Amino acid sequence: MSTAYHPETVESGAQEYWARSRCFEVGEDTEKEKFYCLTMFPYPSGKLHMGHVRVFTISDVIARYQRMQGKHVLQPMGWDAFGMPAENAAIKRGVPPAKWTYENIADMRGQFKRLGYAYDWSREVTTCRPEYYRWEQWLFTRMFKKGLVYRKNSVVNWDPVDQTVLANEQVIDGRGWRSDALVERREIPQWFMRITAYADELLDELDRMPGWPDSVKTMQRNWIGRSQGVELTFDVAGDNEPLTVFTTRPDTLLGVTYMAVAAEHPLAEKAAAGNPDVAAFIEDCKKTDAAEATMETMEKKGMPLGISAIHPITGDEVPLWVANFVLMSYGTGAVMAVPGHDERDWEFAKKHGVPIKQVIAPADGSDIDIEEAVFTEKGVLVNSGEYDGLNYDDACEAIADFFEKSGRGRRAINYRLRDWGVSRQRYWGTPIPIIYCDDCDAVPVPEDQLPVILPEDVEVSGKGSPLRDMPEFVNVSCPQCGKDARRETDTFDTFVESSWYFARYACPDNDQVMLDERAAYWTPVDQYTGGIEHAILHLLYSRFFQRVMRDEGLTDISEPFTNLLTQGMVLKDGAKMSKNKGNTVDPQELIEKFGADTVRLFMMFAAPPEQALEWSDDGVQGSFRFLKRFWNAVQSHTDGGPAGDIDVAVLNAAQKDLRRKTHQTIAKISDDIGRRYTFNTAVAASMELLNSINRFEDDSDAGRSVKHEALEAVVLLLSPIVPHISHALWAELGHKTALIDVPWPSVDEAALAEDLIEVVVQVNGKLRGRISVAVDADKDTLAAVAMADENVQRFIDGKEIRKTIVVPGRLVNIVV
RNA sequence: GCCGGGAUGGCGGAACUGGUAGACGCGCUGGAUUCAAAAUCCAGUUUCCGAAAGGAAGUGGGGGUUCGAUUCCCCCUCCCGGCACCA
Repeated sequence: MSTAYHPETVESGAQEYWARSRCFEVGEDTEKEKFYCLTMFPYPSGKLHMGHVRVFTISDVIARYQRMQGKHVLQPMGWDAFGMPAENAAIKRGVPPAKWTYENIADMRGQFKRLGYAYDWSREVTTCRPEYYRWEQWLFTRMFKKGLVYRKNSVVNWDPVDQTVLANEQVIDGRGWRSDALVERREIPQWFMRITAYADELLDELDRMPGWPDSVKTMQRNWIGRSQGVELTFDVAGDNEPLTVFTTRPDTLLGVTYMAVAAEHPLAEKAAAGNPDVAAFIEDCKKTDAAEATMETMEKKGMPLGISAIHPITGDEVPLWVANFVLMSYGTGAVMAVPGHDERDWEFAKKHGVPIKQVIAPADGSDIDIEEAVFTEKGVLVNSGEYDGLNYDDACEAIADFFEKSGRGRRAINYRLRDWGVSRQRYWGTPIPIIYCDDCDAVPVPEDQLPVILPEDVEVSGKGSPLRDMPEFVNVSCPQCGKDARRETDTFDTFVESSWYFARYACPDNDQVMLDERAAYWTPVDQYTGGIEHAILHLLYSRFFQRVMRDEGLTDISEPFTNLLTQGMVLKDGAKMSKNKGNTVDPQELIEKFGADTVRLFMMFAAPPEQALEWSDDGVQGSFRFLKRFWNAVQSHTDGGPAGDIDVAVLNAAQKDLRRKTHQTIAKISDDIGRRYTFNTAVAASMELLNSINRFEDDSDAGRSVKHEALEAVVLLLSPIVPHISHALWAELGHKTALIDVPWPSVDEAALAEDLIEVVVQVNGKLRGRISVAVDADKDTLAAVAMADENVQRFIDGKEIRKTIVVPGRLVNIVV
């Protein structure tokens, strides 16, 4: 008796079964091969968006597929619960961030369950809970003792009206988003983690990470930006402090015609004291936000300081400039400028009338005019005194030797990577476990006083952190000397929480240690899936933290994520879906209308995971239609009663064709899901198979048995993507064992065998015919049959055949 | 600006290792069913020429390598992501 497809009934039935059998709650089974499948955990914004649905479905498909391969699969879920949106909501609606966050988590957990993800909810981690963040506070104090954290001044965006520090995204066209005031760069003391201490290891290990996309590895390599060069010092006329610069082009040293320092550089500040124009210029430089993209794209401005450096080789005076494009936080905050052989220096020199000197000539001896165009290639030294005639390598060596012998410089390795600033002047984050004492300076909070608990019952105004106004939080006694002291009110960057949560899923309930032996069982993550937007920061910080935890003796693992899948954005109208742009699509409405399986299916079908997915409301309907066809096909088949076993000896041609299609599809989808992660083509292949099934009209016993096998294959092959309908249809096909415990189907090689295949015939590379030949036809036979084709004859008739290319099983190309 | 990625019918995409461009789906067109509509089913659907057979062009633009290029190389355009305080 056929029933119509009702997704709510089917899906709640499957979900109740999974919950009742607790099939996704896993312990540590050393007998089985483990598979740790993880998705970047979400920020609990309150509502699931399409980007979430996409990434969580991708991961769930992989987890369910691996389970069917017999692996012991862990797939946990948790909440990246600290962050700015909670504070913004608090400012807007007066709800404390904690309350807002916990309510959002409850809502989103419900949505996740409705989507049928195979999560072990017993391991849920919430980063704003003290039982979680106490361990990163603890690790920070350990890092403090090792010198892996330190405090220094660094630049923030200062809103002079709201008297508060702004995030880069809160600065719009150089103005504060709420006050509209011009934002200023301001230096304040902040805590840093010494990620640069691991720069070489983080860089070198990338060469041994075959499971990561090349694009991400390249981005990380470029981000770390290791470069070999020379660090050299210039004396400054009338100043005792020499100026140190780093260059990767010491061969161009004789071409230095000016030098530039950052606005925050001590020399600039010194010059400003006696020169109001310079002072005004520096003030002007500070009226910009602190983002690097802004620095790089803004107009390059500079002003001479009226101070000269002494060229270390020629002894000439070289004018010093202050420039808005030199970053204090990068390198030494000073650069030597070689306008003849550096693009940016050339443009700056042209604009400001600084002389341009050619010191490199093209290696092939050709002439260039350095006033007309910059020459940045490596070549032969000219106008460089005793170094004239040397090539790049020899010149670098000679000049580096000169500096090292004279003690004025050294060969050095420079990194673009900077230490990680983790201080945030915000309330809703992990309190940095430091106490400031007038006598003992900054003292880490002792282990027995952890965690430093963030008070949750607060009012947020948007003007500075409420923690500063809480004497019961701030006033403490110094752990070292006992005198009155003040607690740090800054909190951690939320990237700190997301840098180790993947390990904590293994042992979220341990209140004695950060990680235990269960982490040793589950880590590293076998498959990590998340947005490409995290290619650098989150993934690099996590790799860094994993090493810090390793060196603390918490784990033996160095790399946290063995295989990485970076999924593209979900776009609408060509832009990232976001509340700001008002171009969101609510998954909840679609789930209510069509069910979770339709939404999951459409997400997997619309594009391959790595590509950006342009959302379109059309097409969801098509996925729903397909599931209805799928449902009806199984129902009408089972209406005919049970089907017998297949007897391969009695199958006719059409029955063999369907069997071949079934097993070809099993092979293709196994490859698509297991190796290629191209779920879109897996869905397409299963649609093709169902189309073949629906065209196959054969009610004989043999026909029904072949059809039964084909339908079972579709159910199993689609089950990672649409697990609910598959659960129901598997039972409908007469099985007592629940689908979740059934292994992935295997290919019957014998069913794939074919007698005749089609081969394409080209003449001069253009398609002119198709021939049907035996599978094992040799090259000569193929060529002969191809020549005999009627249409091919028209194109080769009367012409000389110069060459015949035969690709067995594929094509014949006749060149005339 | 720098780093990474992308561009294929009306739309989303397929073509995996240089070998049939457009699988699969959406949309659209025509037909069946219906009192009618929805739903469903069948057929067609890159463009141009042609009644058809067939032919020509065609994978963002320009050039190159090759018997053969969506695929490899060079140059360019536009779009997306990241740029260290959005997560």
